[in-house]
Amino acid sequence: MENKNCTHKEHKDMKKKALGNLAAEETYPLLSEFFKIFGDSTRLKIISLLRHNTSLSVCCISDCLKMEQSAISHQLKVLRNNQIVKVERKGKQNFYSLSDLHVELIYQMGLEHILEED
Amino acid sequence: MENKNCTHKEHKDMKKKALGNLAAEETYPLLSEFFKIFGDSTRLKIISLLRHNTSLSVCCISDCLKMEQSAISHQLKVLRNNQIVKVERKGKQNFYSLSDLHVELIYQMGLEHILEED
DNA sequence: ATGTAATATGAATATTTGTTCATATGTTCA
DNA sequence: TGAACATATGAACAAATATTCATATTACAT
Repeated sequence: MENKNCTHKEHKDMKKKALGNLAAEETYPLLSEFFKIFGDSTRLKIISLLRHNTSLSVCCISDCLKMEQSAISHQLKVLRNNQIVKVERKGKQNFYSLSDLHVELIYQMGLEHILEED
Repeated sequence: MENKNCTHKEHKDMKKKALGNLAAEETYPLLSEFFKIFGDSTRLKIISLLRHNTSLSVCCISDCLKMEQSAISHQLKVLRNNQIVKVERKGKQNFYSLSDLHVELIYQMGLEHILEED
């Protein structure tokens, strides 16, 4: 685990600088959990559908994505638990919408990133 | 799969609007793969260490993170394959650095998001 | 050439995660 | 109250993934 070269003066300095770039230990599980939400096609599609102030029922989402209602419900739960979407009940239906502008921005940045690839 | 309520006029309109928000089908696997990279604590820590133009050897990274060299190497491979980091060999050592400013921005946005939570 | 340090990689394993199936819950309307 | 619709949820299963261990590769020094 401990390497010889890491005892060199120059190396020690780099290490110090790098360690300064690190956030608090608890930050990383939280941050990775957050990004994991975007790491699934189905969830990204749901987020995509709900952009621009769109509010949709569960069955409409499953209709648009041609996926089972159950699969959508499970993913909506993940999004709900992470405050990515909010729900409003109207009669028998549950309407979902994005609860945070940040989310739309991050989605957009990711999209730009993969589109501008060489 | 197909729901009764989705045949209503109002519902059809919403569906049409929502479908307009969707990107091309091929986009989502690419986008989710990209975000998946950020969905792991170890990779986030590596990215974190390499911020602000920091260039580090593998052993230095494993040293900083107190993790096995092998685990770090495997994750660096993922980051390399996705053009998140670039390598430069200096003698026996491989120095890694971030290869894309975009990555640092996205990391930063995620960080701000989880920090500004209520 | 040989030994040693630095890194990479393949296989194995444990864990996480997305979807399906079956079923439960909640709402409306007759 | 009961029937039908909309949604949620638990269990089971399959697929993906992170880490470890053992070993291969590469570069340097003696």
